[in-house]
Amino acid sequence: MTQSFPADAYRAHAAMQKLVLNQRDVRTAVAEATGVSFTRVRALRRLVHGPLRMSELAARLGWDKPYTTIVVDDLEQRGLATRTVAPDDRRAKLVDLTEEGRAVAITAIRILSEPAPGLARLTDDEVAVLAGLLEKAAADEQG
Amino acid sequence: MTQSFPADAYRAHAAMQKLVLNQRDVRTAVAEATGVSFTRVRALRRLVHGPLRMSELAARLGWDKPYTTIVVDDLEQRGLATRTVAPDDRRAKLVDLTEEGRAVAITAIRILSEPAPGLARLTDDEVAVLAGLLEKAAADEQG
DNA sequence: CATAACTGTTGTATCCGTCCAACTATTCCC
DNA sequence: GGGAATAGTTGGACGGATACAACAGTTATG
Repeated sequence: MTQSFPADAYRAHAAMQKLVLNQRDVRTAVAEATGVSFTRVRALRRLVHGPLRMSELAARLGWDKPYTTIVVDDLEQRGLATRTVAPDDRRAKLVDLTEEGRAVAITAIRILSEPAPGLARLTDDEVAVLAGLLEKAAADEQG
Repeated sequence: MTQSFPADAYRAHAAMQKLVLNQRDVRTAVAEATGVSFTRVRALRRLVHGPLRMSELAARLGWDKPYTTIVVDDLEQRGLATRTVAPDDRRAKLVDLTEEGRAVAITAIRILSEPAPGLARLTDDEVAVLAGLLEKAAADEQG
């Protein structure tokens, strides 16, 4: 499993870490900007394309069901999400975002996708090359 | 502060996030491999180049002093660090790594610097270009 | 010397993120 | 219909990461 990388790969990786991690803890930034903890924001982001059942939400986030209940309870209390009984199965609940929840999700997504400031040091052509290479490397990696 | 980036910068940033963040939470990986929580590992890494005073350690890690005391207490109990009175000021304490502490720090550093697997999808030449561009972008960014 | 300034520690409190076991309501299937 | 499977909830527990206030010992300074 330990494949050997050329030294450049280590250099590249270190530089990426600086660029990505150094938005001084993105999680904290998102939490501060939204007033919602990063974990809750993860849930909001998953819901941004439409409602999900509790169990689906749990599965996609890698949480167990009780924890998902806690998180959704909290989102509901904050007015960011709603829970309704699924029309086709009364055991299941559909979790959906409120308008405000959607707004928070979008704010978070915007912050998270903001490029690292250091990229401004490159020319447009360089950025284009960089994007191409990185996308080749990141293909299939789950986001 | 919001500079406008070309679309490629967003693509590049997204790809970097996938590559860097997707080592399935590096923090968890490090914690599992070392048996020490990621926060404690941060302290160990700061000490790898020599002893520091409590206050310096606190400042560099952005912690308050009481919290630093707690962390160093723990490291000491685990046999990873030692605390000695500073020779020039008996109020101050110097925190230093034990052999084992150093070993844990090095393990952590090794894991953290391991390139993302996706980089194996690039040729050596591509990796070289990538490293060059990323280092230009990351220059001055603090690690 | 006396007081102020500094270093670290103790004690207390608070979120947050998670897990597990047990329970209720509902649906599925023989 | 009745037991088995499924969805979600409740309750309890725990570790981790921090913060703040108050205190003790040491040094610096007028």
